[in-house]
Amino acid sequence: MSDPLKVSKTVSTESKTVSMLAKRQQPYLQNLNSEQLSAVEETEGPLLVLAGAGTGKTRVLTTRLSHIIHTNRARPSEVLAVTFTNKAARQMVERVAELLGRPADGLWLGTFHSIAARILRQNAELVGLRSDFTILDTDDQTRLLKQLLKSRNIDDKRWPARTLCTMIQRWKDQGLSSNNIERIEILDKGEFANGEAPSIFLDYQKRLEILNAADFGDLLAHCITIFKSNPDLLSSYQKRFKYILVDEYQDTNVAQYLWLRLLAATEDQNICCVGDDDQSIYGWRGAEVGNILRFEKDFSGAKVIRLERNYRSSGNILEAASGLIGKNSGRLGKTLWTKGDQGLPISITGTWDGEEEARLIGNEIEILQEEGQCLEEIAILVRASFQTRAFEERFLSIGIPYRVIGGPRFYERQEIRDAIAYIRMLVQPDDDLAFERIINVPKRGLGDASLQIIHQISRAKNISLNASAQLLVQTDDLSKKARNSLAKLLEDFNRWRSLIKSHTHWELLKIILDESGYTDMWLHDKSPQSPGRLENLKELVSAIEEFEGFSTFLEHISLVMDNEEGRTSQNNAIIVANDANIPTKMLSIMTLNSAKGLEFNNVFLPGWEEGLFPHQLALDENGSTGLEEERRLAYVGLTRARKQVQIFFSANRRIYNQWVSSIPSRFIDEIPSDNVIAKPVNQTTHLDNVNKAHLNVDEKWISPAGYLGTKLRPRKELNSNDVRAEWEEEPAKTRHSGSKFNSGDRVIHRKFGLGVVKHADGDKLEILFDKVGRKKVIDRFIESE
DNA sequence: GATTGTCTTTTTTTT
DNA sequence: AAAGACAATC
Repeated sequence: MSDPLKVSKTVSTESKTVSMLAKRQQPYLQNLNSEQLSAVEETEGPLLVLAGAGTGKTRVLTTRLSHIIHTNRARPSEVLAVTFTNKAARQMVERVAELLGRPADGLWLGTFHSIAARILRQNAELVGLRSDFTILDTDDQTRLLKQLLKSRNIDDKRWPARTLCTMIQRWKDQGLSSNNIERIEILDKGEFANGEAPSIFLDYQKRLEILNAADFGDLLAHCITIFKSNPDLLSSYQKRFKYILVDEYQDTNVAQYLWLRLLAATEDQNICCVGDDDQSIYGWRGAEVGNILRFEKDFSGAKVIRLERNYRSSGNILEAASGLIGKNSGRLGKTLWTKGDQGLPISITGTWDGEEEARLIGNEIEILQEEGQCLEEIAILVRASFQTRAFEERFLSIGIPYRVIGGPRFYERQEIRDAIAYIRMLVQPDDDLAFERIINVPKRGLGDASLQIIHQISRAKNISLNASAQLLVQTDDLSKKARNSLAKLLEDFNRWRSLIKSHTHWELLKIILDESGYTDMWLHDKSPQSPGRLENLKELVSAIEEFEGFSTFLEHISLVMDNEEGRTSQNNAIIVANDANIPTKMLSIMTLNSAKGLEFNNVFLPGWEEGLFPHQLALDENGSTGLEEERRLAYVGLTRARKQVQIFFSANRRIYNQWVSSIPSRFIDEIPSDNVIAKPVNQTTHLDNVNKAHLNVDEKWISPAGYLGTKLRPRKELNSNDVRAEWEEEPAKTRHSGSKFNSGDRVIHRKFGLGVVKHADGDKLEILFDKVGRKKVIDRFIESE
């Protein structure tokens, strides 16, 4: 991208006065349409930008931010910009730097949580914490709550800690901290542990304070408390943030809303919120669509600008999405339009089971590739993450490189969490949760009995577990064996702490992992995952080099929850640091939720079945509100695509090892029929699947609107023939010597077992497996026998 | 205190 | 199917 802002060192004075002049002189404004332009230039006073999908929201936001800085309305450090994801934040930083032609250092740009954490660290003592407080994740929280339940003799099977954890989180989302306990008591309907939940909540907060820890919700909750009880401090922040920008406003919860209102409660109220009520998909996390619907009332004199021209999707896609979302009530209402082509209709395909669905989508993707479509431009968006598995298996076997975005996270892995617990113990000896986690990992003969004693002392004297351990090694309360072992561990930690000055943090981490016996533990572990775990530990050691020190690292992992590269088919180890670049172009697989804000040429939407999408739980728990949110999710899915959307549903699916049959999603019928083309199931029959594919499809799968079996696809007829032809022809093609394997080689594949190479073409192999028959496989997954 | 085997359960979305 | 919880056993 060129550098539109390079123009001007002299411009800034004039540009404030005349917009037309500014427009001419500031080329970065030139490619905006008139609504976008006014959204950028209306810098003063409260502004709500209602930006439909694909209307250039991000662009407006980044340009606006650059504009404010470029015209010297504020310095970077006087601008607060909040996003929901770290990815969005990162992109914004990049694009602003691009527009300005230099990095905008000092910007307060980040997620609600990371900014709140920053503010809280500066003022932690006002809520009884030290500035080096730990940020707990859900796992820590649940463990803690479990302990509290236990101490009250509450059966944690009947009332699981996880449930309580979400309840507490929910309260915090609603802006209720432990100071509002009366209101919580009213809210709590006593359904958890006979109404003990609020009082456990109080205990929990007390524990957090002792632990010098804050959970996710506290980051905001504490900030709000601080702001409310320290007007001077609040006003210093208010003065500092001359301009506030908020992305994805429709997803703010009450706590975030209160936080923003406090910060924006100045005379000028220079707050600009960008959002789309139709894309509110985080209600389950406490998001209130009401916030966006109420904006004009909340901020007096607010202006509203609508962005309705869509630059992304084809006419068919846009109409389909609009038709669908039109079934929702209580919208602000927008009419998206485009000058683009009508494009391809949305195709709908029914399949027999999840495997067939994956197979057909795999075929479609191969066709797209042949047509020259880049894998990077294709995405599969699923409702629930278990759906990714079928695709992974399929793509592994046919050799399509993919990445699962937002899959299991690096830092959530057991070995990583253990390693992190060691670090936490190192820098924060009083971190009880870390202490508990690693005291007997690897095994040191310090089991439950010893731990109980340590607990007793710590409770009796109101000191941390570490402190209580320090006392216990002086006494005879522990068995001799346990005592020695504990003493050794404590000494080890002291020694490691003494090394902090003389060693780099990554060297030290390695030393700790080795000397503690943690590495050995996995070396001697015979389970198939242990090599991967060791690999991950190595990854962690090298990732930590990227950070200044342990504390920066800890902050990073507790706040930067997304691992941006995702889990890939190329590489099982996951990268924490931001600058890893993965060479190959890859297909993306992710949940609909995490797809928000992204766009692709081709989008596959599998699993459109009643019960899965809309999800049964959403319907059960929240009735029609739940349904509407699911519908918005569908809307988000559709509008991710530029060129083509292909929807799939399956008659049967295996869930928890049980076959479940379902009917097509109601959403399928809610898409206007003009924009849809249905693919009769029996035409989709694929060679792998000949025998079972068309069992009683016809009667069963015709949707109420009669989509199935009524229309044919205009584009390439379903490719089973093409695929077959290609399959049969391939052996005739010239074979390249570049291949690591030759025909006749005996090989092993980690999923399919033993087989014989039939053909080799570069890294693509065709193998006849002893157990599963012929498969196309990429050589990366193959080893010689 | 550790190990082994049996029984149970499984939340959709995530900062 | 897989992971976790729990009990029985070494």
